[in-house]
Amino acid sequence: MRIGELSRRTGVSVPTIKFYVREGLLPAGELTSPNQASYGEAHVQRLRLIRALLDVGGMSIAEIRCVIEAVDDPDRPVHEVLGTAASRMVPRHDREPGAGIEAARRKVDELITERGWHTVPSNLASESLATALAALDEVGHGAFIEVLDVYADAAELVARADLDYVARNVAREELVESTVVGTVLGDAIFSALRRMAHVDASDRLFGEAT
Amino acid sequence: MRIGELSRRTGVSVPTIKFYVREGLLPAGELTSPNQASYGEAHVQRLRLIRALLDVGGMSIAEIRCVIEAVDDPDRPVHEVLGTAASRMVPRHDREPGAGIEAARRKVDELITERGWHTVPSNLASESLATALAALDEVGHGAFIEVLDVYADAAELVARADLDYVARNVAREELVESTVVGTVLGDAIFSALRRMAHVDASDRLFGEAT
DNA sequence: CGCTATCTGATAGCGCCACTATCTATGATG
DNA sequence: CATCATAGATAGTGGCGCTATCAGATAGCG
Repeated sequence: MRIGELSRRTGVSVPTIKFYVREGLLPAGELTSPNQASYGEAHVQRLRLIRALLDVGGMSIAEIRCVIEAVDDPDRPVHEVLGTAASRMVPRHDREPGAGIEAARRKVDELITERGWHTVPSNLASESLATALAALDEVGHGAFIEVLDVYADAAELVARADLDYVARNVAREELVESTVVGTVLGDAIFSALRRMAHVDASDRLFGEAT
Repeated sequence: MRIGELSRRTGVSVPTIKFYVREGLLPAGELTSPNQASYGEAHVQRLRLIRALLDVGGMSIAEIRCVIEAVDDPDRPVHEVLGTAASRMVPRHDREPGAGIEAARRKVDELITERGWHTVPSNLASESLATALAALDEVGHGAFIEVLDVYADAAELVARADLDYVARNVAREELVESTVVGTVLGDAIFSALRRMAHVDASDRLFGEAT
């Protein structure tokens, strides 16, 4: 198919498709003549992936490029790539090194030890967690640490379900892409569910009092 | 205290503080003379809140302004404000109305009914959820719906813990701010924990195979 | 064959956002 | 009195995700 049809089928404008090709998110179409290229189902698929990560996942073009490079490289050990993919998509944390970050890091290490989690030092998620805990503390809600265990329980629950799904439904060559999609969209899904559950719970607690 | 000290104590530059005042995120200091104003602890607190929502929560200035207006308005019924605050901070979902969105909405309604969740139609979270589910489907992972129940279980778990924490630790006048902080930073915390749990779980499954 | 719509590839520009720089006039401070 | 900090205002910056425009080539139709 040519670029116009690709555009129509995905809802992405032609200039934007070209932009993605330039940015290395999308492979170029196969040239059939010096100024004609043909695109296939893989391009449709890839474009949908890009839009999902961008619109729903809130990732930047640069982050998506990292992830896509991992997806496209078949010569990476599965486990490493999964770790990388998961680590890639941590939200930006450009905040300065506040005083509380050290205490937060210790708290995180403690949690990891208690739970016996196998984790890699390079995993940015733990740093991310420490940053969030430090921010919480700075804002005057250090006591929130109390419920961290419940959060960790819930995270384990969800992570098991995710892996289970992957093991049952996903072929090996789609592993990385599925992980990425699941990680990013799963965040959005859980986040929405949590808000809905909040409304429900607060309705039950404070509801009748208007 | 004067603006310089406020800047030093929060790590936010003086021009940026002025910018936040212009943008209505931060109340102006109390003028002690035509060109001197004094700031108090409330300003420090507010600045920390802004930076937490911005850096860790990834919210935009405009979203933060909405939330802060709710925080500053004491004449709102608690329950409504909690709902508003929670609804405010849904990630941007400017994607086009793909075909699958209707089916996803139905699935969401089904979930709400099954769970007996008290929710308001205006709650943007359910729309957000539908969008994410539709995106998942488009990307070829419609089967992920299977694990939605586990996600909902986990969300209920976390939401109960959140409300519990709030009921035990938070005074009424801080309710809204705490909700906002908890919602936004809680997302970041859970997200990080989930990634860590993923690494752990995938290590146990695929780990030894390198 | 001519005609128009479409295509490739390239460069330049736009709109938004979160600041940041610079300026003037004024007052604080040692 | 000299120096520094400040208020308030306006303009500018850099990054990001596109978007507009163009030249030149081709497709497909009558």
